[in-house]
Amino acid sequence: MPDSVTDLLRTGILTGHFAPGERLIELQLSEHFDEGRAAIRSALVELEKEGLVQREANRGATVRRISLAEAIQITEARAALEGLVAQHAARNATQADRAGLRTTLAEMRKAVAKGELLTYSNLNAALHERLRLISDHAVANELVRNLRDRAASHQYRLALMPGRARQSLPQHAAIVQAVVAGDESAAAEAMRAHLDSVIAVLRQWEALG
Amino acid sequence: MPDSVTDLLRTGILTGHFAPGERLIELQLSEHFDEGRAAIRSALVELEKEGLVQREANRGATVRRISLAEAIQITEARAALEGLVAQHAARNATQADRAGLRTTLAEMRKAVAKGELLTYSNLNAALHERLRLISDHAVANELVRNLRDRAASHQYRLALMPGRARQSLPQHAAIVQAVVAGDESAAAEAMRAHLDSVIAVLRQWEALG
DNA sequence: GCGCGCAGTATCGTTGACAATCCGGCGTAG
DNA sequence: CTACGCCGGATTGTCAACGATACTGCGCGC
Repeated sequence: MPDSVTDLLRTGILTGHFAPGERLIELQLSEHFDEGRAAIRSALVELEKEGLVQREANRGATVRRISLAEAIQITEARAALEGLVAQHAARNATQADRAGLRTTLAEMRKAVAKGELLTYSNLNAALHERLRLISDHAVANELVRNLRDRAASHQYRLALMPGRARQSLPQHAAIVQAVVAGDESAAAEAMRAHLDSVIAVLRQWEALG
Repeated sequence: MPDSVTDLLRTGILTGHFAPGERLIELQLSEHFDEGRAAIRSALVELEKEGLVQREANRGATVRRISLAEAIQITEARAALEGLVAQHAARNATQADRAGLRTTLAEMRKAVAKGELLTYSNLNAALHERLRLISDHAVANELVRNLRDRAASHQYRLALMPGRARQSLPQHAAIVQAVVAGDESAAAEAMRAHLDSVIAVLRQWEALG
């Protein structure tokens, strides 16, 4: 079974329960999660590999701060890999998959029309998740999941940005259309374009300081 | 300092000193490397995250076997990410970088002409490495390094394939040309094409059984 | 007043021992 | 002869204590 301690700590970091820069002290966490120090240690090693935690020899671990510049790099890598995912999704999608994608897209349209940002954000995540499932590309999926986690804090700001949903909806539509049509290169291209627009926003923020 | 034990074990696996499927017993490794069991344990956790080691609860660790199918997925992911690397290299390359790339390419030509396979293979690695350095893309670099390690055993067979060097030389030339010209999309495309040809070979092997 | 060294404390890193778990072999019953 | 259960060895997982290291604040000399 997957290390539950690692998962607990990870979600703790992703939900902001442990803030960026916060020190992660083994003994404290050990009490907090009611687990041995060894388990905590192991979790910290794992999360360091995932890029969520920073560890320095004899100086302990902290929640890693992700700069905007790094978030851009992460999203660039995600764009490349999710392009691959979309490509494979276009290759593998069954009829049922296609129908599912279309209904998800329809729901997204509705959410935008009603101005339900949170619903849209969830559907957004669901769409990407569905594509990853369809793609059946374990290696890319694993990497994307990790990259997504790493940039999660910055993505969060983006989802609540006014007008963002309306802007990204046609991009999602293009992705779904290409996948449904089974056009691999168009699917990859559409996905990359979508994430490039995310990067554009991040760059704007970066310029603003 | 970076965990030397992890590095030692990793190179041990990559060089074949520890064969795929071989059991990695903590106490044995502990003696072998003259390190405490805790250090070994930590290294195993890290290498599991890197995909080089497989660990099952209460059943110990083994050197992970990478199937041909997985090697293909890994190389696909590498193609996507190295495309990004090449793109950034084209963006960032200084005059000195360009000169360096050209001389490396010239040496590769010479090696092919002389039929020096090993030299070619080393130059090949050097070229990719150089591009990664120029790209200055920490996130992609880290991921590529990992993917490269994971598929190392299969890449090895490929380097020694007769006629392979002659086939890949023009691909490398195209990459260098695009990077030197500062053409980002062409560089990405050329790199992807190069790795796609690697994938094609892997698929051939897969078909052969 | 200011830099320097020094002890104190917090925390990590390591070790050794022990408990828990799994695998393989063996005996036994059917 | 086969299936089942049990036992012993091998190995991992956990724990508590100890040693090592780095930061903190304080006193001391200048």
